[in-house]
Amino acid sequence: MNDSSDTERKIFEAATDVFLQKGKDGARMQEIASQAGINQALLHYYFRSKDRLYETVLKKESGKFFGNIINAISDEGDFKTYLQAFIDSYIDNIASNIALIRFVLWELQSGGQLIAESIQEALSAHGLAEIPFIAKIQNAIDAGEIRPVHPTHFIISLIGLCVYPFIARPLVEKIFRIRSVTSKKFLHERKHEVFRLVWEGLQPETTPETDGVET
Amino acid sequence: MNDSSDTERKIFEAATDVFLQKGKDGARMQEIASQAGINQALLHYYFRSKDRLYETVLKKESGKFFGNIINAISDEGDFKTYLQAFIDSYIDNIASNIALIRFVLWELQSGGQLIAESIQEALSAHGLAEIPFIAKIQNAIDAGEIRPVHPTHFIISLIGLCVYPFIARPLVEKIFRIRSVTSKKFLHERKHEVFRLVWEGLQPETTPETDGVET
DNA sequence: GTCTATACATCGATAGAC
DNA sequence: GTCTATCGATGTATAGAC
Repeated sequence: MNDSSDTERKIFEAATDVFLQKGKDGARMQEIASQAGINQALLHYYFRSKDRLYETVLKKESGKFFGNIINAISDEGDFKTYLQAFIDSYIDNIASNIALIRFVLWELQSGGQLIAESIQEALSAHGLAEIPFIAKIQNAIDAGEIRPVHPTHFIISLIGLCVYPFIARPLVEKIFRIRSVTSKKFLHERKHEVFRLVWEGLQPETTPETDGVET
Repeated sequence: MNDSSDTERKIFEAATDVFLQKGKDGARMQEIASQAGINQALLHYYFRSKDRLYETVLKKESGKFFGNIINAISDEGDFKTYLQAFIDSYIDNIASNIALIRFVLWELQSGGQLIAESIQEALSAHGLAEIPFIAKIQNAIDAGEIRPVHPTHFIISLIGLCVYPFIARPLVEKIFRIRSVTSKKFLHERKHEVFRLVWEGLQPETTPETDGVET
């Protein structure tokens, strides 16, 4: 009944499931085989080794994720609109791919080579050589839409603000007593609070006493 | 030459080293034994199993870390001073305990029970029932020092801003071409940019067109 | 307390029949 | 292409001598 491509697909889906849930070290080839409804030998027939299977799954999934992020954000409109769209789509994408976070974190702990490649490839696929946000920030500064700010630090900040609640999910839920970081309520609040904080933080200075704080 | 407490200490130090570097799954009991200058049997003599050894190490290290954070921040002064002190000490603490991040991340991926307990214990040890920042924010709002802001979201944001560059270290260094996130230059820039963004973001509104952005 | 030697379990990978 | 059976390596844990 099953032709080869169907079996390969089933293996790939099962592997994605198990790897996302257990990580590379925690995942067991037997579990992947069982979930795919086949045996271990067939796993090695299609994918040479656990390493190769893992790498295939990882690249596919993270590529999809970063591709989504890039796709979701139109380049048009003013900076404020762009910023809001970025925050909304980044948070939504993470919330609906919550399992992918483990993946990325695991990879980051071992150097992040594969993730970095995924991002570069996702950019290339859209004909981009760099994160488009960087230029967008610089333009907004030049146009006087926002105050001068360090573009690299700003985008690191923005991504951190969006992704951190999901990285630290157990702490956020236990210590700060959030029912669920993927609930509609929390997601809506989060988007609003992040945008508000950042947008206000980008306005030209109006409080003279904030000058010269550096020590 | 070695009495029992000395051996136990050597094992513990070796275990800390190896666990921090390789994580729980990646760590090998043999490697810990070698580094401690003893054999595997003695490991199990002092600590019943790998799980128990891991748990002991993790609790000690994360307890130290969160204790440091709490200690570093004096409760005195106005909110602005407090905020600056929080950011500075959080970033410095992380930068000088960079290996601990893997620890925490690994634990978070498996539910974060131990980390949550560590935080609670560190708070209790200082006679606190809650993160002190929460009340501090509320007071600052009531006193008109800052605009009304969701306290929980704000502190999540603040911690995310401080810790994210180190979590995503390989990406930050590769994609954004930062030489090293632990360099004095980066740390100084980071503290400055985070404080600036957040402090400006907390000022009472001055730009009327930012009203009603919610959709 | 500390050692050597080894039991016992797990897992990835492969050989070989169909 | 798919299966069963098994190999070989690795890793935790323990038995037993000193």
